Amino acid sequence: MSVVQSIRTAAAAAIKSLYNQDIAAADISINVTKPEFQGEYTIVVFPFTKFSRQKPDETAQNIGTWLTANHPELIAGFNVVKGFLNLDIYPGYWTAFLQQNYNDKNIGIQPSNGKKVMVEYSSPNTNKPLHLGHLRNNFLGYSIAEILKANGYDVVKVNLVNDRGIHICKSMLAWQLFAHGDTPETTGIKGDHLVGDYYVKFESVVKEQAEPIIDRVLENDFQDFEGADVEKLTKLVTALHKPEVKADKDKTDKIMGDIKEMSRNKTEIMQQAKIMLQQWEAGNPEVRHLWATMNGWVYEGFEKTYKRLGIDFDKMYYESDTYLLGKDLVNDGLEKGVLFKKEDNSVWIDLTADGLDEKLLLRGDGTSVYMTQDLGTARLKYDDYHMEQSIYVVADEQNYHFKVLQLILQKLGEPSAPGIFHLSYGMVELPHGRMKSREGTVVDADDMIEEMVNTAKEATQVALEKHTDIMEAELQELYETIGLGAMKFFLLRVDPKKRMIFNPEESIELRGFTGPFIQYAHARIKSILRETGPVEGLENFQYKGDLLPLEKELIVLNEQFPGILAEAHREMSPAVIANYAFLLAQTLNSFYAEKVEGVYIYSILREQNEDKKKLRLQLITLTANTIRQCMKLLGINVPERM
RNA sequence: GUCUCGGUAGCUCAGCUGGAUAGAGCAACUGCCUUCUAAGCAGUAGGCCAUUGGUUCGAAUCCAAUCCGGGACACCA
Repeated sequence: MSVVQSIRTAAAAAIKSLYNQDIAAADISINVTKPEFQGEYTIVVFPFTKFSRQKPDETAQNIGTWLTANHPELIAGFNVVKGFLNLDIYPGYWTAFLQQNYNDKNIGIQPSNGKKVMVEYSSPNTNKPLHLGHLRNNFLGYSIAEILKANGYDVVKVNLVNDRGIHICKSMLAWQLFAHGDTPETTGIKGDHLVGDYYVKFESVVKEQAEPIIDRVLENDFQDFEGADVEKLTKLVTALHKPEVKADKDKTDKIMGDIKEMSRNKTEIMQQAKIMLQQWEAGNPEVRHLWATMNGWVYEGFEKTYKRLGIDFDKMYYESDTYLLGKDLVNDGLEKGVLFKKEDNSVWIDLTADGLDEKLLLRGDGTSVYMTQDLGTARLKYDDYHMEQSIYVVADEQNYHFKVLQLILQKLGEPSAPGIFHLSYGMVELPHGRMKSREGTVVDADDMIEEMVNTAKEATQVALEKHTDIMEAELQELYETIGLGAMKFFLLRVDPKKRMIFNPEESIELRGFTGPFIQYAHARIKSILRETGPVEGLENFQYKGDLLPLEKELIVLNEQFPGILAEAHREMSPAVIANYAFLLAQTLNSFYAEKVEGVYIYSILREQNEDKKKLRLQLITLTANTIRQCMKLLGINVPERM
């Protein structure tokens, strides 16, 4: 049981004994004592005055006295400041904790609870390489999976690859038209980038071909369109000339956007892409072959990137296998009367009673939409694993989609419905705004990794002039460890729910609130431990004297780790771990460097008192283990030296 | 228009299940390498916690309204 839990239980007993009042231990408010006061934890006694019928100070005094008298193994002393009861924890509590846990390589890890959870993340499209946004998704998904495992869950990591659809056909078509048979082998270009290059090529051709169409539209010449489109365009162009629209840039942009979109759809190359998609759906062997080949290139590329990032999956799902699923569910829903048909044969669900809209589930021609497919995939996943919870790591622009998805599953009576959880994260933006592929402001994942590793390399080479005991073979690995550590930490340290601004200069920073800062603290400890080597009798040693402030502070922090781990799960936020790890490393660094009158007072190698030395060795070993564990939960390695 | 998320130091973020004088990092300025690794440490400066009202012994935190910003509301995925 954690200290805080013990205090709560004891305090509840105190209140029962003193005031004959039943209070749930969980309802007792406990804070970490502010540094300016004496003590480690503080009970807030204001809420108790209602039934104590005493002044806050008096109540605090009474509870403090009771606790020291009845739980001397926990509470050694106390002081009261206003309504705050500051507690001194019995030092033996800390040293016993230290002795029992310092060498636990699996510190904080909870035993299995037998519950299964699925985490779906990454889920890339196969028409272009991974970018910065994917990195946040990948790191988040991986880290959440690790956090769940550490909390005792049996985790299945899955990747649902969007390997079919119009976007892939665009790359395929452009490749057919312009590549002259180029392959990753002949060009030396990484497969996902090669395919992405042709996607970009496709878009530039569309833009070129759309220009004359747009020009004609703006001159009221609608020869490229027919039927309802002509009416719609007439309205749009008319609106464009209205003075109130001209004055409003947003409205103008929106109308121009619509016109552009309609024109782009009428370009010859876009029409060809649509035909190719139909051929794909019809199973045309030539198209399917090209599709398989180009997807193969992309997977090779992704594989390299995933491997370098240290990210993996237990199961791959492909949309080409799942996109037809869900129709059975829809039919069942119709029979149950949960869904309804409109005159054109399209199938809908009415969610207006839940404050939402009507949602289409099957088109009039019987083909499915995104939602239908997700319904089917939810069933498929559940049939495969029977997990209690299914977490989708998906950006917050899809909040509405997932809300609707869960609601429909619920109405269909699907067993997966209660477990659907959308781990919604904010978009990564650049200082100037959102990344836009059409404006070429997308930050490529591979480029970014390369840059981070190079930055780490330069910094390491400068730092290495001090001590050169690192082998050449170890160096490349070290650069990767530091570079990736910096990048992962940078993207994980912010609360997932919040959108974050990605400042390229700050992201390559290796000082301050960064991954390398924490890695450095770990390396420093390891350096000392290498120096001392194994110490006889450390396992059974429990320190008996008084603890100095930073010794105590470090133990207190380490003891909080299991609670932090639980909180990270509750909040579904690796940022909780990142912030804690930073605080721990920061405290370790203060401990390491604290100097009084020119003397390092927490020195280990120079400590003359053998007991003090052993205490500190236990302490830094524990801290190294906790740091390593935290970083592992974030998917970050820690070096032995740097 | 409706729904939804956010607004804390110059910048990037913690703190939000109500608790003590609101914290980090970066940037600025002072010190500290004869040291177990200076990727570090110690310090100075920087705040009407968007605004207004409410609940409370107590509000950055809860409630309401307003202002500003993001996102969603497709027979796209």
